[in-house]
Amino acid sequence: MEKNDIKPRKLIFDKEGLQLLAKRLKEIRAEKGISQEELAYRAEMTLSQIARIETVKTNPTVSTIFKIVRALEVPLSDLFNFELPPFSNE
Amino acid sequence: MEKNDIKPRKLIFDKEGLQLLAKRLKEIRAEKGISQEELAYRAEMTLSQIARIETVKTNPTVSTIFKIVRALEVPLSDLFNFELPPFSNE
DNA sequence: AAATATTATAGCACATGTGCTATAATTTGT
DNA sequence: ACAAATTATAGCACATGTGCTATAATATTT
Repeated sequence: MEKNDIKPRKLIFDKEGLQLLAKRLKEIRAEKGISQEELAYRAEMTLSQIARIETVKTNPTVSTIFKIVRALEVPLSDLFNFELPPFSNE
Repeated sequence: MEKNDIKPRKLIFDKEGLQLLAKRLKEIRAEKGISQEELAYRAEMTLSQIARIETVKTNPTVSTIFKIVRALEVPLSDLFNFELPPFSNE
């Protein structure tokens, strides 16, 4: 009989890296002294999405990051100013 | 009668920014002299996805960018070493 | 020019990002 | 301790990212 080969596609959620991004975002936001709500407003996105990013519940898209960076009025390389860990997909 | 209010959620595809990212990726990949296929292999992702990013057909996630950056053995801030245009959602 | 390598497209399926809305939990200020 | 502000969670719906596979288009080499 034919095998039921379930081929599991591996998508990735890079928790380690996303944690560093979240940390950096919180830092910058704190420096600027603006709330998640205010940032969401300025970036024209939802508070829930900002919160999801900061609590590492989601794997944001590059466009989303671009919006945030613009709203924070900070260079892109500033938000990404951290060292990526070697990678483990746990 | 009740109105058929279609409320159009606005998602964003930041073509301008993504074009710059694509350009930077191509540049780095060229410098390193590796093909899309080789990069895909090293990053453990598909050739099609690399191509989609370089031709601005997709809005990649941060985790995807992390994989690419690791495979290119280049700092994160290097891939993002460009100036974001002010933003237009055409 | 033919062969080979590289890049671009395409379509399907599944997983997930995000908007939207509401509520809960936590922190801050009085 | 209370009130107010801020942050975190949650669930639904829809759009889309990505793997997978195949093929087409283009560029490179011989």
